[in-house]
Amino acid sequence: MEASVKRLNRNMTLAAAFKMDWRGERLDLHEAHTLILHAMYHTDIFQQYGPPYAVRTPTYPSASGHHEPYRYPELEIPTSQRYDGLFTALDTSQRILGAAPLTPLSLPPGPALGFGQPQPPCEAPQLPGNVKMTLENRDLWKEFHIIGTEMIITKSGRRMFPQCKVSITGLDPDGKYVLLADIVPVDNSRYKWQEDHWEPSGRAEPRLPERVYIHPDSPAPGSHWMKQPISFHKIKLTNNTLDQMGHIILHSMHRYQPRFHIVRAQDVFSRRWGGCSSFTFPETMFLTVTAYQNEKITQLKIQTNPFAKGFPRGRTQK
DNA sequence: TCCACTGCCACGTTTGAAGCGT
DNA sequence: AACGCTTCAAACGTGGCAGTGG
Repeated sequence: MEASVKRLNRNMTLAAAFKMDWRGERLDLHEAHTLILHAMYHTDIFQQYGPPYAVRTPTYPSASGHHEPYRYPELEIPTSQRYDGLFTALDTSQRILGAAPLTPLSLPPGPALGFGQPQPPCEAPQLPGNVKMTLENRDLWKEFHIIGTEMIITKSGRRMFPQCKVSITGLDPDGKYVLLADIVPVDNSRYKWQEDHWEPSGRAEPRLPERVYIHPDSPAPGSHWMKQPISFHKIKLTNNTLDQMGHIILHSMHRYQPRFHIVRAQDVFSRRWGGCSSFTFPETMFLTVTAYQNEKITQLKIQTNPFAKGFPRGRTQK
């Protein structure tokens, strides 16, 4: 992969990528997406080709709407009731609600994780402040969040539930946009389940290569993105560090936060980015597991996920 | 011994092709 | 021929559970 990225020319267009015979293998759309995103997020590999792509962790002015860590007053419950015992060891600075934007830059530095490396400011201008993103199935996410969302990760890849589903307003109906999602670690701790709550248990595993999910409709005009909610339900999570399927690779027993990015561009390979905005929703934070630890989460998943209807309540009792 | 992880299983949902009628 | 509806089987997405291995 790295060798391929090095060969990636900055002037490549989507059409060129399809035509290009890469080491004897014709790229399909997914492979091309993976490659370009790899390039965008690994500017160190890519610097020999000049200034990096504009899309990477942008700066987040607090008042511009460029990045919005949404705050929901109704979620501001007393600390003693928060998360029903989840993450009790966290200090107040780690609170989810109203927390600083969840970017690698805002995370604690740690050589093993590759945090704290200086990143040049985003070259692309911000999207207008009236570009807004809302979480569609927010109530469901909140239900899970209050208990402490767990996401199963498997070798072959597991879908997220609840799904990531968002609505967007304020885009230029005729402008073309690319929608991206990625998942970043929240902190540098590993966690373990202690009877009825999660607590930190040592340092996090070394950070894995960040993969980005590009919504398959990308690129599409603003009118397309705004006419109906956008679902990222096809995102799959895996703990297989050698995954070849393009799934998002995560460590088990770690906390993560999904992020969503809107980039104005003619295509995913375009050099000209007309602006970008990133959004996070605190209630979508989750903890990765290979088997559910909190029985309340298991029951809520069975209760709310249509695909889990084959598991009546009695069958899941431990 | 503990516990994170894996592979298989049974079950329900989703999807799409095939068949049929209008 | 085109369209819409129904049926049905295959594919897919689930959590449970027993076994494995560090």
